[in-house]
Amino acid sequence: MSDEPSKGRAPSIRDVARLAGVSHQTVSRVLNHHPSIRPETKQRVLDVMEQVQYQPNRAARALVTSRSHTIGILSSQSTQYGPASSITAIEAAAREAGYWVSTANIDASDDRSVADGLAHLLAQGVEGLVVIAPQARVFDTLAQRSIEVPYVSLQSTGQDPDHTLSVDQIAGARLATRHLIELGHRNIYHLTGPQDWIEAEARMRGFLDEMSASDVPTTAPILGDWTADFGYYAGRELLTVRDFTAIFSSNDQMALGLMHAIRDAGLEIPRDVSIVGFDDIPEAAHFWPPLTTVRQDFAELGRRCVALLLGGDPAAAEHRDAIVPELVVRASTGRPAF
Amino acid sequence: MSDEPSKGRAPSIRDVARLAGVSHQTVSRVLNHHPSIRPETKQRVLDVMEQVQYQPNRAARALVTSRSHTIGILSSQSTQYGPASSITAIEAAAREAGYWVSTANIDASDDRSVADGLAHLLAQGVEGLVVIAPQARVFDTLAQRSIEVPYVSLQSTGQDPDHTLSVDQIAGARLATRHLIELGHRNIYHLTGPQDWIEAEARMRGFLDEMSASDVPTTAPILGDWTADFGYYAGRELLTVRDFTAIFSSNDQMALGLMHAIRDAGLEIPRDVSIVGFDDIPEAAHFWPPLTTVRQDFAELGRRCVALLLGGDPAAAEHRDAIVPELVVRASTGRPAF
DNA sequence: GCGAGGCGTGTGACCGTGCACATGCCTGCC
DNA sequence: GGCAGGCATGTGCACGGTCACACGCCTCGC
Repeated sequence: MSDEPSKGRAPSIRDVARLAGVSHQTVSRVLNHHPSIRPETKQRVLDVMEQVQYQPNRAARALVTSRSHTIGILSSQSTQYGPASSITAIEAAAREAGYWVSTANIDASDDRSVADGLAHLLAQGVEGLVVIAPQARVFDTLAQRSIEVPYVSLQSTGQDPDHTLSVDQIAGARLATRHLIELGHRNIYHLTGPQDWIEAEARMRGFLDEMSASDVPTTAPILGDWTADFGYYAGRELLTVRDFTAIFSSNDQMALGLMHAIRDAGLEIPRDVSIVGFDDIPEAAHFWPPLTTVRQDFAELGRRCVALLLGGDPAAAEHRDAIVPELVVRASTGRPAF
Repeated sequence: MSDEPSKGRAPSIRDVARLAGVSHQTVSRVLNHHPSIRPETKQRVLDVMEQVQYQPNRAARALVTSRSHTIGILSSQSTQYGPASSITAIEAAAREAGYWVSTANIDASDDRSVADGLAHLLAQGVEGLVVIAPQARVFDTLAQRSIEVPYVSLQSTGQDPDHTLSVDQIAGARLATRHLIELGHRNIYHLTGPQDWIEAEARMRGFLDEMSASDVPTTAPILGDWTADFGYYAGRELLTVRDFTAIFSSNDQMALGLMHAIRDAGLEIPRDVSIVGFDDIPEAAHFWPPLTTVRQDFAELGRRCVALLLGGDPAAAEHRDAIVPELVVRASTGRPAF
């Protein structure tokens, strides 16, 4: 009567095999959808599995196949909308493909933290790595450790194209800049992200490219740090000069801070100053005034990322193209006053 | 001279043992900091490990110890600031404790998605589970599956206190409401989160408690969905009535949308309407006007969460107390005009 | 002087799964 | 009729660790 010894451990394929009256190998074959199994045998095994609530042991499987079925995400700034959206999409796509996702959040300004996070993920035996910490220094660390697993870096246009997937930052920045120029602005400042962010640099390049293509003289970009706080601070500094009619901020948060500072100074947007952001976070439409910005499809980025990592090479080529961002014109931009 | 066979596989403890001239068990002891090892033996083993770049195989260890050293996070809305901050903190604390973190993002409004995500994590053999999807229905699903592993739910005040860790939402909501009442407001609306969010309900209860404690008549709360878009929509609807002088929004995003709608109607904040939010997202200080809101320490929540999950029971008691939120008064609230 | 006990180390089994190979049976072809 | 070949299934080992136990040596106490 004692069908099931159940010595405290979860049932294994051998337990299932015994109860189903087959060998453990047959159970294994059922699990792996081997073609040569008689339907009735298969059904018997499946019934027993259901009955004893059999769960394959991931560790055992990983041990024998040397495959962890895990993707690692090395991410900084994962509280921000962009990275968070991509992570969500990556996780969903990976799960659908039967993969697990393990994350390591790092402080990208600290080499030690980067190395630790990376070591942590590699120690786990991840089969693929997604890096969402597009700082140049992270790449140096990656290069040093001569990564054995395939990896993709998100949002790092221009660096090592084999391992990069990104929204075309340069094109996006040019869209934003052209929009301002077409409105008639000639004195345009650019507020960049942190200096070592590849993404920030690409947006800056796009800005500069478009400015020079249109023969508009440029001023030196201002180095920011992505935060609304910095945008506010930078805005206050800029307003002591006031030799501009528009500012292109390389993300929406800094644009928010900028607008705050501009209003504090008694100026109106866009009458006195036009502002363009970047990212189109969900709140941007409700800023005051609603922000003109560049939309990036972060979720699509995440999905392609997994496809690239797990898929065969043929699919890769198709997914490798940079995603084209889109300008969303709202109320924070207009023609310059005079 | 061929020190190292290196048959394609990574070196195992047996490889290390051979090169160090000891048994594999001695290597294992070095790995596990067993006290009875002669320092010179230990050093020899460590040297070889360094030399061959030995990495313990996690799967093998997990197999024999039946311990995955992994914590699972089941999360919805993980693109939002609050959950994302907690996740980051959880990951950091877990990593420090030698644990890995695996995430599953779910659509909490879809029972199937919840069950899938949960099954995914459990199939991995997680040793602890953090649920950051504080909808009542998620708890039903959890209860149905009779979870074997310890789990903690974030932000779900009042539900099953043994498995809950949260910022005291009721206290926070009372702070916000009292602030408005003390300013002289008597006609106050409350914009809640989605109906089945426990968090939203707690904030609503805090609002109602404080209103009745102060003998202020209340109107029925308006059911929202956390988004700025909804806040805007709700604001427009509310303004057709205009029988209020203040609104307490149960998060910052909806407050942003509200302010957008109010300004669109030609009203001024806080002269015509006072607004209070909840969360204190980093952008709130730069809204127009800067938002009065209730600050929650999400990171602390994440840290305590891991302590509770991994730590022994003694520590648990101390960490179990709800974290007390803090009112941050900025410029979106003032005395009513009337 | 001898037994107890601790220290440092080694031996072999075992965890749950997949793989290589073996086996028996049935079918079909020359 | 004999043999090739495919199907359905079984046997034993390997994966890389840990655990239980054993062993030899040395120290210490009576």
